[in-house]
Amino acid sequence: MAKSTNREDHLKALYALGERKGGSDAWVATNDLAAHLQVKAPSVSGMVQVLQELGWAEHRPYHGARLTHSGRSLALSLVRKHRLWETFLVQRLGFGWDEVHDIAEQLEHIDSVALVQRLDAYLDHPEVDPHGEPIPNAHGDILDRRVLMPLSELPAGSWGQIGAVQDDQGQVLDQLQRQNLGLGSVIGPKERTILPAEGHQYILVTPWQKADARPQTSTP
Amino acid sequence: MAKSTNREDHLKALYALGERKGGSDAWVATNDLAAHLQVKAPSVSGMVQVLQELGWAEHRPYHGARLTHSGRSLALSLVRKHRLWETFLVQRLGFGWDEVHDIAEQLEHIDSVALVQRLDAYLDHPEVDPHGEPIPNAHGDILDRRVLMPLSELPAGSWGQIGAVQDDQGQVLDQLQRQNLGLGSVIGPKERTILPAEGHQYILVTPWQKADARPQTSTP
DNA sequence: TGTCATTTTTAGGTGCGGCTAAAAAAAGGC
DNA sequence: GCCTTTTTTTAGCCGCACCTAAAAATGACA
Repeated sequence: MAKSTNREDHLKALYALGERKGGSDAWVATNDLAAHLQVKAPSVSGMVQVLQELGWAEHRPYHGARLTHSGRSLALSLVRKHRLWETFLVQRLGFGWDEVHDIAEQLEHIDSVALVQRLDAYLDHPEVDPHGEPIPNAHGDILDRRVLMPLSELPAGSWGQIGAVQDDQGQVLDQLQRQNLGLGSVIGPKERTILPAEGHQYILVTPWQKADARPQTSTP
Repeated sequence: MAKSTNREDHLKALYALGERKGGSDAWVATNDLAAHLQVKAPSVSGMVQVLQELGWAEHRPYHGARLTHSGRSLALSLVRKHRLWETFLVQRLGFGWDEVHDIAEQLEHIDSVALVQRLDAYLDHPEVDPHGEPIPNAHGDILDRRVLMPLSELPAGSWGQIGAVQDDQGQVLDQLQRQNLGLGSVIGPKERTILPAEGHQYILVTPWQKADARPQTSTP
């Protein structure tokens, strides 16, 4: 009755969609989980039942599901592994930031506490992954003091600096790279029109006062 | 009808037992596969059928199974991945040589050609893994000119130098480490009596003339 | 408030990878 | 060379993770 790739995938999806919906007490719809996991709704229904029996999720029929405390903790350890592996792939093996998501998706299921510990130390305990996403520490805490908002919510006409990009949005990563934009790049009205609007919600920026605008390196 | 962890495990077992039995044309008994995979015989019967249908193995009922050319090639790429990962775990992450087998057993199933290529380069194209076993190159060729024989077959009274130790024999690795013996260590009659006889078949040595015997570093 | 569209769950089926029990083939002893 | 023991396969069953089709609950709106 232990881990399994499938259970882990559902946990992670539940966590990710819950966060996107505004935090730990948000209910996530079965359908959204199904869409995210590329699976039909009945499959999710079944797995959510299982997660509930394992004490990892709470399920209110016809309403949605959300993680319990222990479920959240497991999900965070998966996120931690995913982001550590991405960091390894980019920093040590020289992969591009748009190439690592799928590989990390496999690596995150490797089951070895010692491996994660040593990998973390080998990478010098990184705080963010190559996409700017914070890496939870061994206790599952995310220490991220940055204030980030989706580019889509940045007031028109104002500027921002890219702080993170969702790592599972290959297309967006690609578009940024093609424009020579990356973490730390400054986004103004010009850049905003260049980047397809569908991607704006996945680009997280620190809002800037217009006066702050100044030249900035922009190579990813 | 592609890869699967289970199929890959059977391929690797078939390769390993075939080698142990004397090479590519050796037939491997269903029962031996079952014992090696920690599974019952009927499960193996079923999977061997599947491997045959995939063109990866040949099966003569009540006689045994052996790999085809393409099956062997797949098995060698798994061995390659396994040994590269073990090398990474020991050389870069600082694991002990007795700790890495189970982790590599998981890592070897990660599916990414680019990852293997980059890992190989990152490790400077190693030729042997931390247990002295040769690492097949990207074409599946093993270039290993060493002449090794199991310690159990070394004539009594003569000496040898440890060239490799089977990585899945945790107990043997442990015993060697406890005696401060490792790759390159010289084994004489004294060492032989110290090491439990059951393990001798898994320790591969280069036979030495008695005159060759001289002091030698022996830390693993 | 009743009806209708949408979402979600239940019911029932498939393939995979394992199992046990029983049948069939091979191997060994006398 | 037959008979017994061992090995291997076949038969039939179970759990997991998916599916489709049908039923049930929700909620939106006239």
